Order: sequence, then C-alpha cells, then structure tokens
Amino acid sequence: MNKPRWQRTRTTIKDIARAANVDPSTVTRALQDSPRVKPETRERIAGIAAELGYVPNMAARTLVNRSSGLIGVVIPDMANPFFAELGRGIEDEAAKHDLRILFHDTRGVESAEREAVQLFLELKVDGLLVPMARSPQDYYGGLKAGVPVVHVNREEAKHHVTCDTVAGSHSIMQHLFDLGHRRIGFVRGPAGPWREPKMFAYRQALEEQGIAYDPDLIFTFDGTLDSSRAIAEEFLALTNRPTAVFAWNDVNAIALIHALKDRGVRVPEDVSIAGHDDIQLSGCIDPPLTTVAWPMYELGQQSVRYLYSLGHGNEPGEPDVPPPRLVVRQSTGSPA
Amino acid sequence: MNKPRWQRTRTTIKDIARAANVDPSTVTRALQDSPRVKPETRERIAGIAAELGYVPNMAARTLVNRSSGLIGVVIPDMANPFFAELGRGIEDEAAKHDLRILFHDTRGVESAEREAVQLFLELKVDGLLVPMARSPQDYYGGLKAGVPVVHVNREEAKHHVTCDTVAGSHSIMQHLFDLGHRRIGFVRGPAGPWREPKMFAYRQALEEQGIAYDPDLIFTFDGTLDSSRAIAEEFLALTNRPTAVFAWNDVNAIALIHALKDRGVRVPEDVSIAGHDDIQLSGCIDPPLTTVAWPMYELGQQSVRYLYSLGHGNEPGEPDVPPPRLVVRQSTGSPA
DNA sequence: TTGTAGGCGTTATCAA
DNA sequence: TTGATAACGCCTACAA
Repeated sequence: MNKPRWQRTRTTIKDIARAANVDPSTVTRALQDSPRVKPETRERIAGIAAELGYVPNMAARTLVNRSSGLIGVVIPDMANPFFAELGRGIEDEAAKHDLRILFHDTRGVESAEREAVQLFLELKVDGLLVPMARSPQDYYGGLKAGVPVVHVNREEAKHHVTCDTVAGSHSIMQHLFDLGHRRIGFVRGPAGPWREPKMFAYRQALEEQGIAYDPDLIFTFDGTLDSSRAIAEEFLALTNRPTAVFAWNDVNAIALIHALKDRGVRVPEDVSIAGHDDIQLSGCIDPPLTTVAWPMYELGQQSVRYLYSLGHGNEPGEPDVPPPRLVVRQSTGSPA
Repeated sequence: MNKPRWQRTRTTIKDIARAANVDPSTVTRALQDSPRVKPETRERIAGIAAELGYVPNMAARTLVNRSSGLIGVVIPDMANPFFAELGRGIEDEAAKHDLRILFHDTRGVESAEREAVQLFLELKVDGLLVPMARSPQDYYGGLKAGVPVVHVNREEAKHHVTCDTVAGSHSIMQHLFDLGHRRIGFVRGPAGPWREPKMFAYRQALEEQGIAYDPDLIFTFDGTLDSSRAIAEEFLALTNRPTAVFAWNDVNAIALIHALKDRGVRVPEDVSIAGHDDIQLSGCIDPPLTTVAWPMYELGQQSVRYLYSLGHGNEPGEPDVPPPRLVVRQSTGSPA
C-alpha cells in the first residue's frame, strides 16, 4: 500500500517554543492558561501562536491524555428531519460538558452502522450515542472496549434513553377509537427492531377493545414514495376497507393521503389517516395531519447526560423523558 | 483544569505482541497484510487481535502517518433534507477513495461554523467540505494550515463546486413568464451570502422582460413556519397583489400555500407559487409544487473528487455538475 | 521473516 | 517560573 500523503507539515508547539525562546513544555502551559507561567510570557506565546496559525494536534493530545473529548453519534438517516431535533438536544447538552459532537450517517444500513462504531472507537471517542440502532447487542463490543454506549429508543440495550413508544402509538389508537373507529389499518415500517413497539401497541390496543386482529389491514412501508402509493392501491383493492389507518410515520402518512386523494378517496371523510413523528410540514398539508410528537430534543439532552454519568463511573438512574404527545389535527374524524 | 478521564486502558499492539511472542513491529506488519510476514504468523496474530478485541488507535496512527484519512463536512442545517442527498454523494465518493466522513452541524450559526472548522483542523482531517458556508474567506485559514478546503455552492471561494443557482432560479422565472405572469413576488431567505444568487436571477429575469422591480413584492422568510404565515398576511394586505410568487425554498412554499389556502386564496387560480429544492414531499401536497431540483448527489460526489485532486497536488479543472432542473407541477398556472 | 530503534506532537512529572 | 524527560500507540527504516 502506498497511501497518499495529503498532509503538509504544520506549526507545532516546538515551532512556537523556538520562536519564543522557551521550552515546548512552557508553551503547553501557556496555551493551557496555567497559572504556572508568567503572564507576559503567556501573552508573548499566545501572540506567536496566533501569528504562526497554530492548530493543536488532537492526535497527539488524545494519545497522551487518553481522552479525545469527543462524542460519536451514529445517525440512522440524515434525510429524516426527525433526527435533526435529536441532534440539537445532543449538541446543546454536550456543549455544557465541554464535549464535541461528531456525526456519522448510516442510511439505516447495518454494515454501515458497524463501520460507524468502528470509526468512532478508533477515534477514541469518550462516548457513543446510538439512536434507533439496528443491532444493539453489537455495541456491547463498544462497552467491552471501555467506551460507554448509550442507545436512544432501544429498550433492550443495556444503557438506553427511551420515550414510551408504545404509549405514543397507543394514544393514536385511543384517539381513533374515541372517534368511533373499529376497523383500523396499520402501516408497518421497514424491517428492523424498531418495527415492534408500534405494532405491539396496535395489537394491544385492538385487544383492549375486543377487536380481532386482521392481517389484511396490515400494510408495509419501505421508506419510498412508491411504497406509499402502493399502499393506497392495496387499500383500494380491499373489499372491506378500514375506516382509519395508522401510518408508519408522517412522511408515509402525507404521501398516503396524497395518493388516496388522487384516487378519489376523501380524507378524513372516507378514511382517517394518522401519522407519527410530527415533522415540521405535518401541519401544512391538506388536511393537516393528526400525529404523535416525540420529545426528540429532550431525548438528545438526556442521552448525553446519561453518557456523561456513565463515563464518570456513575451508574445513572432511569432517565425520565416527557411522554409522546398526541397532536390532533384534521386528518382524522368520525367514520361515515 | 482537572478534566475527567473517561477512557480505560485498552489492548494495543504491544499486548498482542506479548501474547503472540513477537515484536510489536511484526504485529503492525501482520495487521497491515504486509507480505513481509509469514502467513501463519499473520493468521495467529489476527486471531489474537480479534480475541483481544483490538481496536487501532487512530490518534497514534494519525500522529505517525501525518494523515487521518478523514474528511470533515460542515453541515449548515441537519434539519434540511436538502443536505441529506449531498451527504450521500459525499459518502459514496469518499468510499471510493478510502476516506471516511465526519459531519458536524452548525445550524447556520457563523460561530458554530468556525468551531466546526477548528475541530476538523485539530482532528487533522485530510480535507474539509463546506457546503453553503456563511463566510468562505475564513476557510482560507484551513488552506493556510495545509488542509484543502472545497466549498459547495459558493462561487467566491477559491476552490468550489457549484451548480448554476442563477440558471435554476431563472428557469423558474421564465416558467412564470411563459404562463403569462408579469407581476411576480419573491421571497428572500435568511440573511447570508446565499441570498444573493436567487435575488440576482429574479431581478435579472424581470429586467429581461422589461418589468420594473417593485420592492413591495419582496418578502422575507426566516426559516420558521410563523414567518411563512406572516408572508401570507403581507400578501393579503397588498392592494395590487402579484399573480405569482417565487418562494425561497420548498418548505417556505408549502407553508405559504397552506397559509394562503387557509385564508381563502386559491393556488394556483388566485396566485401561482413556485418553490426551490424539490424535497421529497413537494410532490405530495395539494397542489403539487412547481419547483427546481438541484443535483445534490452529484454535487457531493464532485466535491469529494475535487478535494481529492487538491489533496494530491493537482489543481483540478472546473468540475462540471448537471444544471438545476425545472420541475413543473400544479402549483403554478396562468394568471386569471 | 523478524527484531531494533527512533520519532510523530503533546502533556505530566519532576527537577532546577 | 521554567526546563528536561519520559510516555502515549503506532509505524518505518534499517539491521539481523
């Protein structure tokens, strides 16, 4: 292998030391605002550092400090604005602890998830945040490697911060029951562990109402617009159509509503549609979408706090996160 | 400062060397699949490494190699799905060059942008990708530091990959003219350098048609839903309303359409609305949005290629990126 | 095919 | 208040 050498040489503390006529160790102290350096020396060194355009070498620092001050966040899907708010919560909380955040996208691909974890482990991050992981068990590898790992919304994981998915989905179902619906369809998402809680809530809610589970009312969304259209077709093909559908998420719900309207089905008059996530545009479509909002920002904050205590040897208690919130708009109504 | 020590000790090549009864340098060679190591030794070492859960220390590696194999990407706004596709292009192209991608979000805040660049510089990334920067001139600091920097869509930057913003916006204006519009409003975005090209295209297009620029028809969008609503109110307050509005982006356009419909204005019968970006949901609203699509994926790819040549000492030629593409849907029509 | 030695940039410790 | 030194984990000559 003859890997290309991108890097050119750069100014180091040695260069500064030479220019300032002091020892490198003095430069270090000066740059760290140590009290053990004469103020005027500090000034002089700071000036020279600035002049020379000095940038600390984190590799060297990490090597000797055995800590990078970095938190790695494994993002399942950058395209989903759902995760952006989580990121903000993470960033804001991280700033309070002098931690810096690095993101790596995986597009929901399991192998990419593994590579992301590997990358962060090599980087010697101080902690790993893994929202909606495909494979939580794998990350115990991270733990074994001595790096604290906190999962977001994966209750099976050893360390996790979660909001009550089941309760959120249950509240949607309850809302539909309250409107008088008895025959309710459900759109499940792409294969993966996250599929379960919503499906569980769906079936549980039906059971509570004494309604039999009907596999004909289960549709599958793969994340694409085409898939939402296909669901609309499936819906139309049904002889005994549901009066309401609980969609996988808002993107799915919005596309579904559009496809149904295109095919002459009125929402909510002919069928009620509910979503999940409450993305920004959910209130701007016609009809505005009934959905359930998650406290993503708080989840982000809590996950960093949890990680921080973990990293400091404290076994943190169960973090409490506000519950999902039902947002009733006009895409749901009483059945005809 | 007594910074906390998160990190526990971990297995290094020394541990492997000890367990395998060889010298650390042999371990290095074995792990690098060097031909200068006996196959069976390689096997044995690989086995032990796996067993011990060895994770390479990138800090040490970067230090000696003087290259991290990392590309830092400064993301202006994770919440904007517009950037997700760019990220994909970047990732795919980077993979071809054995480069790993790291993202850092800035929320469009200038100071955060600076911090992101600083972080990446400290990390000794092999290159910096800065889409839609607030302050390109600052990044010449990166260049001075010996790190190649490529801007995406900032023509003023020394090294940049751009698609023809002006042409894209111009095609929207032309489309509106073709429909017969003469009085066209424009929504400008949040303050920043990116504001200019669209505004320029708007004015230029008017001029070409011999239409006088009317400041009353300029609205301002700050990124929030409230702001879109406010624009709807401003529009209604106008005595001589425009027959078409070129919105800042799709999110703005969608929110604006919603707000207008809410207030009894029909789109496109009473007013045509055009957007910019062609986000996934733009085709799913009522009416489906006329907009202009950017080749974000290609921009991502090209920017990495450009960066790669830069890093290898080649001054790359102007990269060519497909032009923006007008997407005509139903939110625009002929004026009444 | 393997071992030895030196150094990458920074910091902590100890000595001056 | 400052300087000298060793060490962090890994890699590359060079020697054996």
